Amino acid sequence: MPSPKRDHLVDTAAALFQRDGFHATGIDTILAEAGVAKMTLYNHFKSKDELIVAALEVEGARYIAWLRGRADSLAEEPGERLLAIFDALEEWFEREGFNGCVFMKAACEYGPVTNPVHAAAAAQKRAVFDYMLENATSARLKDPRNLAQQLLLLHEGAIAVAHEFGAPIAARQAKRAAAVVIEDAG
Amino acid sequence: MPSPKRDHLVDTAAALFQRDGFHATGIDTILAEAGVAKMTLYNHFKSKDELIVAALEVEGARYIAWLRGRADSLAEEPGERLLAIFDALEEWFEREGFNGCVFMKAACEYGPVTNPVHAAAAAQKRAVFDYMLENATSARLKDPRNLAQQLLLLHEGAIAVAHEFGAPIAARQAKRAAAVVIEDAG
DNA sequence: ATCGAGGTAAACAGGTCTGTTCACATATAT
DNA sequence: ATATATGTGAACAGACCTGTTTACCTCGAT
Repeated sequence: MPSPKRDHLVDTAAALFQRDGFHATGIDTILAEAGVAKMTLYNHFKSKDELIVAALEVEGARYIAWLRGRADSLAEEPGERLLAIFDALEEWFEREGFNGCVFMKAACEYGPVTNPVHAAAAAQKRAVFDYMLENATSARLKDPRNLAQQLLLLHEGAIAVAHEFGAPIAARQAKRAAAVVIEDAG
Repeated sequence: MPSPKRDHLVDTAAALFQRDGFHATGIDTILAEAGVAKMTLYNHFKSKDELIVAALEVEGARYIAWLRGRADSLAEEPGERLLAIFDALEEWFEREGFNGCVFMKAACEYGPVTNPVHAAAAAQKRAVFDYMLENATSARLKDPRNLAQQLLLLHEGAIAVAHEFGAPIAARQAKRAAAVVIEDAG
């Protein structure tokens, strides 16, 4: 059931999970920040985990829309767009308060691949892969599937390193590696 | 102060953190598993966070020793060793019960780069970088620093993707990308 | 033989956590 | 005007968390 309160709750939760992680963010904190009653939460969701999954889904949609939007506006050709992805990443890393990737955090905190939270995080990464595959195919590059998988590795690696070391420059290094890999598939 | 009890405690903690994460692993669980009294913990460490840092340090030493050992035994030439790193990763990912990287989990759960736990995790990643740089330099490859950074991206990306999707094959994809990037620096 | 270091066991304190209960408010659509 | 759905507020239960206190044990070195 859609509802403005529900949406606001999910948005607030997504922001706090992003900033502080999942186990470290209590329900009461989210409710206070959102200005919503506890029973409203438990009317819309069976548990905190369900709220987490919902938050990951909307945040996932937001991220992929942002990534496509940035890359598509930075470059016209699909081959160029594959590279533009890493320019978009750099913009993200440079933003004040960059604190890592909420989907990576979800996969880390909910380790087992069978866990619904982990699965929701993986689904978002798959959407990134799909966007890469789309462009690799349009660009008529060799073995687009393999290329997209390698670019996904660089995407994840850039996020991890940028966060671990507080080093936004990881995006540019990933872009250089991506250029070499794409060239190889040309 | 070294002590067998202390060592056993740290080892047990490292294993449980690795498996279940940090916030999700309570002190009592660790103590029960290790068969050690709570006061022994608090005699050796001021807090849980200090225990976490100690666990990351010993686990970090263990990981880097294992990685060097595997890569050095799989290949003689430094250039080959850079590639062998990814063969070692594949062995790791294929092990039953592979559940992601405890250092990545630490960086994720303790987001702020200034956090001591985060810093301990980053230090371990730097040791991996150092090993890569060492080999890139010995192999007289172009811009070894840059190359090592790109290989670190692939290392992190492979771990992240392998865990997110339960896909050990990420190691082989990373190896292929690494080959291209190394070739480019040849 | 005695002293001190390291370890043990168990209870305790004080928080925080998720999730529930229940009585009440509001607003919209019929 | 009244029924239905949605939200509120506050208290509560019960579990779990980190860290402390206290009394006791054991064993090796002096």
